[in-house]
Amino acid sequence: MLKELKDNYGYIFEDELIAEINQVGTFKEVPEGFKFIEIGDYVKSMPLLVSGAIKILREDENGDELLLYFLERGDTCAMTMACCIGHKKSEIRAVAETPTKLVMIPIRKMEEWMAKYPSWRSFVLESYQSRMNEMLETIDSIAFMKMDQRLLRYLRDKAKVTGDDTIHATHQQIAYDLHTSRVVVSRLLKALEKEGKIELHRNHLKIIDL
Amino acid sequence: MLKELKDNYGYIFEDELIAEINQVGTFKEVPEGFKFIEIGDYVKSMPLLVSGAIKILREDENGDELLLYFLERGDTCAMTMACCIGHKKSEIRAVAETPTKLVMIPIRKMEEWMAKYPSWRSFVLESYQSRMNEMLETIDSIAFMKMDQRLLRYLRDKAKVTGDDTIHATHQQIAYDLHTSRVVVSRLLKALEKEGKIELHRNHLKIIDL
DNA sequence: CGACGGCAGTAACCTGGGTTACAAAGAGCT
DNA sequence: AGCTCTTTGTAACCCAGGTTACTGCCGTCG
Repeated sequence: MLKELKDNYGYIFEDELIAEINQVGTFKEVPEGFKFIEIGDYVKSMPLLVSGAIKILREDENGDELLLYFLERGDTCAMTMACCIGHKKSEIRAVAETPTKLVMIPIRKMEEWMAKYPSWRSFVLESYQSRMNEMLETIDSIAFMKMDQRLLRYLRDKAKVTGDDTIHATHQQIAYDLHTSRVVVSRLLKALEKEGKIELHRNHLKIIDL
Repeated sequence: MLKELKDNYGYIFEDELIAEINQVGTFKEVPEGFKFIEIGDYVKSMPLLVSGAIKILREDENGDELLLYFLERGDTCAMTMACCIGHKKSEIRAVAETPTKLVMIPIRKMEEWMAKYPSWRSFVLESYQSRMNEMLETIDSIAFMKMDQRLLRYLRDKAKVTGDDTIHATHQQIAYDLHTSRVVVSRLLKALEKEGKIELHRNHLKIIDL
């Protein structure tokens, strides 16, 4: 675990802090689709992502879903920190988008380190900042963009976090993430294919040029 | 200023911190409609709200607006802190919704106090948390709710922050906040009036029962 | 092999809400 | 009072996208 920590966090955290993380953290490796957090869960530890990607979803009382953003290597989940600190239930769901490696830190330490390590403080604060900005972008996209634009953005983001220009997902799954219907996704994807931007296949699609 | 600070923040901050705030903070009193922050501004101090309310807006490149949330007494602007820390341009606009009193803190101090005062740390973290939750609620409302529901929520929120069940705004102004058109707002408000939930007048409306 | 279940394509239809246009009702000004 | 500007009410129309329904397709399993 120490190597992973140094490789991914060595340039932001002091050696001493890295050593502490190595001591108290738990290394975890989970497969794609693994559900870290469900809405309503109490969270007792925060994740530091080492590799892979996690998607953060919001859900309303009718079970309608919406993708908020992806977390990648070097990220942590600000929503989770927020929950930890307030000892509240989680407002979101977190699911592994790809096979993922991460280190779990007990909340107790998280607060202790805030006092002790300046690098930890700025890491936590910067995480909040980037997550807020991603929320803003999400708001932009649902408030100001039409579905075709949102779909494009989604495909680009998904290709980026998976590091693969083939998107492995059914139209229905895409529809859930964008909170729309399967028919609409099929319609728009077909239009993109006609424009030569993607190639459609069963259970996956290939990005040609977005 | 000391009295205002003690009244509004005395129960969360140590006396020593209150004293420091009193020393380095600048007291400000602004009228309704005062624009604190414009999108693209660099922000060099963070606000502690003493009384009144501030609305936080997002805008896209076409100038289309959307209300994100209101800040009230005891709140601070997490978006602003985020900007300060990252030395980034503001992503949002902040406008006084009512006449407002607040204390401005230089960013420099904000970082210093993070190390020094546990109460300041939890205040900052809790602010982030509550702002994230408000962003989530905003996302819920634009993603999952229809316009009539959103309008109801808006009227309730606005009545709450102004402490007045008469809403002083034209239909056009409401339309801007909700990012819709004046005609739609008039249509829905008229429907609410027919249900006996509000009373419509020129330049204002009265909430009867929401 | 045939049957069955998940997936994608497509057409027909519906609806919320955005757009345009115009009339009428305050409200301030001279 | 008359004039003008702002605000509101309403009708007619349009469109993105949600809904329903049915088809053909592939893959898997018995």
